[in-house]
Amino acid sequence: MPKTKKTSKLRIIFMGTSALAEVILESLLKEKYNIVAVFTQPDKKAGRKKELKISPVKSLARKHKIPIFQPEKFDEDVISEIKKIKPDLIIVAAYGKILPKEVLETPGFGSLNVHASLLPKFRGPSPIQNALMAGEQETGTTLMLMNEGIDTGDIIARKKIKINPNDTFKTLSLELSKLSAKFLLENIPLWIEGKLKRKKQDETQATFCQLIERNDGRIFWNETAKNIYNKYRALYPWPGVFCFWENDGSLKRIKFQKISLQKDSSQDKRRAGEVFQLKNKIGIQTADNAVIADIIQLEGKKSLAAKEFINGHPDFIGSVLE
RNA sequence: CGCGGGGUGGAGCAGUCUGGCAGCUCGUGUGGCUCAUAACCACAAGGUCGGCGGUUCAAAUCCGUCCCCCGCAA
Repeated sequence: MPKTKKTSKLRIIFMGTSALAEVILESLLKEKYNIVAVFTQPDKKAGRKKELKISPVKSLARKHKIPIFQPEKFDEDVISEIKKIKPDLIIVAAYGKILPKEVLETPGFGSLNVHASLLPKFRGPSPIQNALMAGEQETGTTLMLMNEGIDTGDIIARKKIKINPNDTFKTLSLELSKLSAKFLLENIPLWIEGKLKRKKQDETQATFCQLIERNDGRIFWNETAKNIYNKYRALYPWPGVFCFWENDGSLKRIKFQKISLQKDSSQDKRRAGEVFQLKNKIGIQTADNAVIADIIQLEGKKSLAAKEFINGHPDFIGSVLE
């Protein structure tokens, strides 16, 4: 569906923060949509020296000289500011803030949300990670008309894709970003022309997922190899998976930048978390099979291929991880 | 001023506290063994110990300063 003259005149407010939001904003700009304002999360202090971190959406908006708003809260002032902009449509993608009803109802064509899951499954933040962690075989992107709940609005369009068994968050989120952007562009004109029907979400199928935090990357070796691998896929490259290794009497954090699954033919009985040599690789025992540690990073050190890590830490083999 | 770890032949590490011959595993090269090998044996090459300054008869090691890398936290 080509963009009509009507859609290019639409006054659109875009709200988003993450990399997915960036891809979507970029494609809207590329198609010459009239983005009159961009809302994104306030800058946060980040990094080792508490430097101010600017969201990718913000720098993109800045580049295109679009007015940027970074409210902490949607109070009266912000709401009246939005009304003054007179938007015809609000598009929200991974923004990270809940919008009051008054804002949602300001634009004549409503407020659309792009969500990277097959709603009503995986409502809430981090839908991509949670789909991977759950070992889902398919996911997708959903366009919905926002209401006051979190991802509970009526669905106007949905598209599925398959999840590759070796997909990580990195590969899947990239794919979903592109898909979501393309899908949104296809459907905006249809929505404007009233060709899309609203469909209520099936509440009995709804699941809600939490925001991913660093500590979610903790590996528990009494889980199955498949679950551990799924966790790695979901959390690569951020925040990554880790556990602890007792070395020289101190407990050190150890991250796994890459792990893989491999059938372990040996019949030795091992404890969960025990490190052993499997041919020329490093295996770690789980509740059932072993996982292979391919790239390892000890706290304070750079990440290393398993073979190099062993050169400097031969006592790693035989130790039991926590 | 958020907390912490680190920089040592090509790679990964020990040595620093307590100053005194530059060490380990791996890689590389040469030779040997082998039907053969990511195997094994022997030998060898390869270092401004992150930079600068200070203390000392003597500094990888102690003091000062700067640069770079990383983990946590946010």
